[in-house]
Amino acid sequence: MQTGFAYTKLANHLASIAELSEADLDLLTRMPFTIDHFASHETILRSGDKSDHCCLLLQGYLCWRDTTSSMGQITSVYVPGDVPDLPALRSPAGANLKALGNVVVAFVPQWFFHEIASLSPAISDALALMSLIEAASLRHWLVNLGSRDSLTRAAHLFCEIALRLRVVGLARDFQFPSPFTQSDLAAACGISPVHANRTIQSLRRKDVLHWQSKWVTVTDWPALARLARFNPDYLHLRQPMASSPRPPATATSVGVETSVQLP
Amino acid sequence: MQTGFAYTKLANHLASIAELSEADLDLLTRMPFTIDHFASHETILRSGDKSDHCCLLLQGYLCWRDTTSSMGQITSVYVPGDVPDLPALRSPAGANLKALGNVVVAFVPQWFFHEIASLSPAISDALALMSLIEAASLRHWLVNLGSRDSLTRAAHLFCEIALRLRVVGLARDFQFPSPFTQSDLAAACGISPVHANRTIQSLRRKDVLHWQSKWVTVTDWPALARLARFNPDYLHLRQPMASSPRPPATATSVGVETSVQLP
DNA sequence: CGCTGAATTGATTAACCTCAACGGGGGTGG
DNA sequence: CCACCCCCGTTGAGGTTAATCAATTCAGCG
Repeated sequence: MQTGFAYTKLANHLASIAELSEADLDLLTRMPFTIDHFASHETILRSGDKSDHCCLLLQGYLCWRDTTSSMGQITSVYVPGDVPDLPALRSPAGANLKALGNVVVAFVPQWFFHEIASLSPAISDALALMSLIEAASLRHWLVNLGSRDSLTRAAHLFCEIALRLRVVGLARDFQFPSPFTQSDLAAACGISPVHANRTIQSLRRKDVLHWQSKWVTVTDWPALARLARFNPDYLHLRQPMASSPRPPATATSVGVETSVQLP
Repeated sequence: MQTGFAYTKLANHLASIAELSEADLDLLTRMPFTIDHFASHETILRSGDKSDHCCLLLQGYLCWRDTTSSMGQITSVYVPGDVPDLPALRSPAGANLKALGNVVVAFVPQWFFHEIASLSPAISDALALMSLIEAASLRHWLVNLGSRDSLTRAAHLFCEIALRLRVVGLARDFQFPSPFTQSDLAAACGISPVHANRTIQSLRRKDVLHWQSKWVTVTDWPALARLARFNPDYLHLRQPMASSPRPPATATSVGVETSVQLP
């Protein structure tokens, strides 16, 4: 793990949603933190816990996992650069923050975020925008669970993860690690593990996505995005990737690659 | 409509989640606003609209309604005292703010909320808490759609509405207007209108709730809460109502009434 | 009185769940 | 090194929930 690793993750994330100056980035470098590791399905933050630290995800995936439902519904998934518990004084009632696969996190004192927000309007805006995006994400997920079938849900989940990874400079080739179990996917999509299995198989058969040995390869992004009815507007990205839900019929969409310029 | 009507609605709401001083309440009385009326299913705020005003709901119900799904998924429902678009610089992508039944709203300039937040830490906290509650609500609703059947979903919706109404001094007798159509209920619960009808009938047959001529009467709150697996913690109320999901077997729960003290 | 949107009902079909069983891979202890 | 085990993925069969289609009733309203 190289120097400034934690700083870079956060900076990449913030820069993806707001315009930051050199001075802003400089503020971030003063971030105090301690690094910790967790194994898959370990609990980082338990329901109702209070903490004066926030959890900056550096590597792997985290999720909020409901404790009241028998299946343990997953309500959000996070990628490196995210801060799942940023705005919360306490963790959401009835939900645990859990690791999906092995993860590396940085615990950052909460006052640091208040401080940089008070020192830089741009950063303050970016942090506020993070909360908005979180809420928009939840709304979007709600629409998925409420009105779409399992194939669409799963496809949408992979679309969102792929895009959010790309935004922070990961998964450039549409390949990314997926240490989730199929039961994890089921818990996120609100379906049974058995049906999750059959859904994955269907995606494989359609040749849009392959999930083997804890690694996902999106083989046909436009098709996947179309299948998922994926529209990335809700992520409020500064440089949105073409979703190509309906590419011109005369040409297969190859614009996806070229329309993306990551820092 | 009496003097201070709009002010009272907001004050009641804020007081239900935070401790406000006389000085705090005094700040609220200076709220500038203009009142407007909308008929059922009219759109108050269209997807992507920008506005320098927030929408304080005074009477009736509002909801965010998704525009991308054919069924028009409802992602949140609001009761008098709520400010659906408080934290947003713009309305959520792909969602319209719509009236459920006839409504009265007060449009309040956004700067007013920034101002009172900067003048009073208690109000600032209360407003922040509103956002947290909003997110918690979305998470909770997500769990419903992801892991519970239609009967539970519908029951939960009525539980939440009933409780939120009571918190702002309405529906004290567990009766409240429900100008929703059954299709609205369906859109909120992520089920078909036909199935919504059968779900309501089931609730009626179980004798927990009656919905007739645009009016709902909860006839057996403990049973309804149990059916809905309703736990009001996520609403972060200062004086939570007993949810009585599992009342002592020796006594039917009558504590519901007595445990609530509204201003 | 007829019109219109909403509520209701029945019948059929599709999506998904549950139960149950089996196979493979990676760890662990002998 | 092998035997064992456990978790995970996979498959099949049967049952349940809810969607869809279509028709009928009902209520408010000009």
